[in-house]
Amino acid sequence: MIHRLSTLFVRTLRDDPADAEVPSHRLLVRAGYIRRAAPGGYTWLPLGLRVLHRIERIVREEMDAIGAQEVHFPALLPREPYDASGRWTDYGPNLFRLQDRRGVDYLLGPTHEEMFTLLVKDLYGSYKDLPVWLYQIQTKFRDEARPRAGLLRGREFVMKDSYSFDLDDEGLQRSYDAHRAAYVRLFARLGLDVVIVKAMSGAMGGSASEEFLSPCASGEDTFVRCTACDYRANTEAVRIGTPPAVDAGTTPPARVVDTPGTPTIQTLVDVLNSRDDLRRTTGTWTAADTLKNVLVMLRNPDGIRQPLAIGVPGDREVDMKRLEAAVAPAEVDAFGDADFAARPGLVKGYIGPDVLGETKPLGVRYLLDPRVVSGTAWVTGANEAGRHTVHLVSGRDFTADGTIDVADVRDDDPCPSCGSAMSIERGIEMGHVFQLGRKYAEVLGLNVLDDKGKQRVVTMGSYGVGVSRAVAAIAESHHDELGLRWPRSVAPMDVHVVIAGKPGDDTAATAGRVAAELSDAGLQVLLDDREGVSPGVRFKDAELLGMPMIVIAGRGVAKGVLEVRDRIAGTTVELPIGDVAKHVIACCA
RNA sequence: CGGGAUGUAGCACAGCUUGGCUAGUGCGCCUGGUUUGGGACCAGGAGGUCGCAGGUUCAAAUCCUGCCAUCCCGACCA
Repeated sequence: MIHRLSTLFVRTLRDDPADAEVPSHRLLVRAGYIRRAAPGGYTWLPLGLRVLHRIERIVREEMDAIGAQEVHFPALLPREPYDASGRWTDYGPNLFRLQDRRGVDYLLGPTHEEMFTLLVKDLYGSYKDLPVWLYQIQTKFRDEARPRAGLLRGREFVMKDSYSFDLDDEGLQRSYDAHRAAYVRLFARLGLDVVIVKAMSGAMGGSASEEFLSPCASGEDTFVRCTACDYRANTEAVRIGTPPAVDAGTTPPARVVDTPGTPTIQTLVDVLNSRDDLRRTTGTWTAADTLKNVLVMLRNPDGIRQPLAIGVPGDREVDMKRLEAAVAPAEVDAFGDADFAARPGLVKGYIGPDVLGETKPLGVRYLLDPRVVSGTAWVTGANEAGRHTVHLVSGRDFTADGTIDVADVRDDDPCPSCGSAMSIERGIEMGHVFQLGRKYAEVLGLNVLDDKGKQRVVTMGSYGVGVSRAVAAIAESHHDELGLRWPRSVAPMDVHVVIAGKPGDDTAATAGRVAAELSDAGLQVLLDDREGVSPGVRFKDAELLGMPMIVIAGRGVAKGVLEVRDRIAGTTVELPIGDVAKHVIACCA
């Protein structure tokens, strides 16, 4: 089919929109693929919608290929199922809630576990019905506190979510593996390089969980990648190993020293190094020699708050994302002045292990970073303003209630799997597969009879793909300084034909004939037939719009040739007019 | 929710400090003409609740107060 630029509903912008920061947002708006309609909500213009539809189609094909079946739920959902799962409240402020004219509660679906579970419960009751895999491509709604980066994080977005239902763990594993493999194929077809990382299953419950991340500076997820082995993990899911215990035999006895004015690690290290009586034979004191005890308040889903102390080496911070993930479903609040006031035994800036632990009078749970192994010696607070304890040895002088691995992860930290250096990178979360288990089936009563006639709770898997986000992610990884560069599999048109001659010459007629030839071969052709537009504008627009092939009918027509550019490879060739269609069709095959 | 910035035509911005004639510039759009291989030129036009509300003043885009919205950073986030 031939689509004429003179009538296509699109307007390209010469300037970048001021509110667009990341390349995909900038280019998709400039090239006329999307327009912002609401905070976190975008209108799909014809070109953008074509890309979205092509992505949806590839997702459908890959889901159908593994035997999943498509269904479609309403976006407007009743409250009851979400009450049953607890998510009417647990989902918090991110859930769009609304009421009908009678005051009955509804929500706009942020994800559909409950609805799928109830649908299967409604229709199936026997182990013979399983396994079954269902999916939908739906608009999801989440009241994001801060939508950003155009399509990358919106309040309304298109997602493919599928769910597997199995009788037992072996079945779930097969379902999981099938979806994971389908995702590998699917993202390859979309032209997205993805890294599969270990992920936290988080508040969703369940066990095995992996994310498909598209590496990109604009991404919001941080992950580690081992430079030697194949270990990859979301930073939230990284588990550092526990170093072997150390022999503390030569460490002097612990002693309390006056360190006035040292409420922070840096001031403490400076004072330690300025004191002759504390001089070390092994070099100067560093932040890594100190033990920092960080206090937070945990808020459980039932609303009860309890304090937690975390001991980490002084050169590291507690990573709040990792902490949140580690203590879920409890939430983390700051340890405020009121909390200090309620516990006079805790001296801000000088907290030490002596007063920490569930068995101590204050009853503050105390967990240590795994690096604080038995036998290691530390400088830490003495629980009095202006005083610290040196040579305090873990296991000899203090113990804790356990360990917690929530210190920040850094470039060159050792890989938990092989010990080599890891690098930290960012990525866009494109897909997430995980074994949900029986959480939803249990609370919503999804049981089937097994071959012994006994009721069995079904086990589920949940698998998501960000479809509208994929448009942005592909734009992020496929563009250059001139504009977009769509992979052939998702490009809105196969070829862009530019008329670059003078009015009255035969470039327009030639371009029209070639366009017709391409169209007859089944290609989608964008023909720039605008009048009174200079060649420079046509070239700029062709590059901005980003079709994978550009055919130019210009001054070469007089010599019987057209210019054919491959936008992806960046190459340009001149071909006899009669050979152009054959060449382009071959490239698009 | 905290910090910062910004709201003036479809887009990008100036004007605000120091209040004052009909609110400007570039791009885009319309009409006519000249152009046509890298975002052309000339002439003429259309398009504005200057974010909203209140206040100060003879007079407010400009000063004051409140609110709203957007963007960035953080917090939060299947």
